[in-house]
Amino acid sequence: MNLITRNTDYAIRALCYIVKSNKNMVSVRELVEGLKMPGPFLRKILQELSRKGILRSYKGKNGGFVLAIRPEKIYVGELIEIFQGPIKLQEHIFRKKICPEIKSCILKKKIDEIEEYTISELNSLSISSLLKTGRQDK
Amino acid sequence: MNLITRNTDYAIRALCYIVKSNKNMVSVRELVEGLKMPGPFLRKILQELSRKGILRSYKGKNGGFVLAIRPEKIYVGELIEIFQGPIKLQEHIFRKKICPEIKSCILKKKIDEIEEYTISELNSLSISSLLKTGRQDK
DNA sequence: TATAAAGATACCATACCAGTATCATTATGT
DNA sequence: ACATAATGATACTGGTATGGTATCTTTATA
Ligand code: FES
Ligand code: FES
Repeated sequence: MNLITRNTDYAIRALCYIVKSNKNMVSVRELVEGLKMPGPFLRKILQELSRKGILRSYKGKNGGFVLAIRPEKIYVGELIEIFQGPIKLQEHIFRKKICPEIKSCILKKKIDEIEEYTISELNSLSISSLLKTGRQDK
Repeated sequence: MNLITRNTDYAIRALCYIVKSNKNMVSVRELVEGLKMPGPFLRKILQELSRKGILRSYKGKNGGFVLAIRPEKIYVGELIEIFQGPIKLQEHIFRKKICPEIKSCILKKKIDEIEEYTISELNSLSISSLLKTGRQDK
């Protein structure tokens, strides 16, 4: 099980890199070299962050990406939502069909409780706090 | 995302049914009728519970399954482990490859924290407590 | 005006999930 | 004895999501 998928993970790491770089423009090329990620995939990810207003992009030679909002205002929960949709520990969907017993499901209460805790933790975890407390050194 | 997959879910519901039935033997046939689950799939699930010592099975005519241990001693966390392996919110595995940066991953601390809470909640949630507090009525 | 960047989209391989399908074994009722 | 009704074991399968590629277009700069 992966609460965080690869694209979200790459997004987080790329954002951290951009913050730490202290440059006013970072290109995909530079990120690929610094973070060893597959270029085209990372590009798709950054484009999405651009569409969602997390990054601001500049086309053309010497172009690249810049943070559009401050890192204290970018939350991991938000990034997960962008790439994976609303955070849910249990979708109650199997094979495209929703559980018919969801109204009487005896598991739902406890799962909802865990889910609520999880969401609140992720929604209060910002990129800047990751950089402060994290083991970002190699 | 599904913290609980369909086989685990069916297993839990079947166990609850067996407890509530108060019979000393329940067959797959009866469970299928009572719970509207696909027969062969449920059979595979109950066989696994048998192998793992949760149920005791009896072959032959009038055969079926009986609880092998008391419902207070059967925990949801344990059932998840049986059908899905060790509970993890983040496997750090994508495409069969483990994250190379796991040693320096800035996300790991927080995820581990959420994971620990989740596991402890699931490991203390028994079948009997589900039956007591749950909305098991239709 | 060549170049180097991002934007947009279509495509693809693999793994996993939720099952089926079969055949073998074992106990029971008549 | 033997048909029947149950579980045991295991192989197979279709659909979907994930983690990517591959291409082509657009835009800015030196
Ligand atoms: S797990 Fe979906 S209704 Fe219980
Ligand atoms: S998510 Fe796996 S190492 Fe960070």
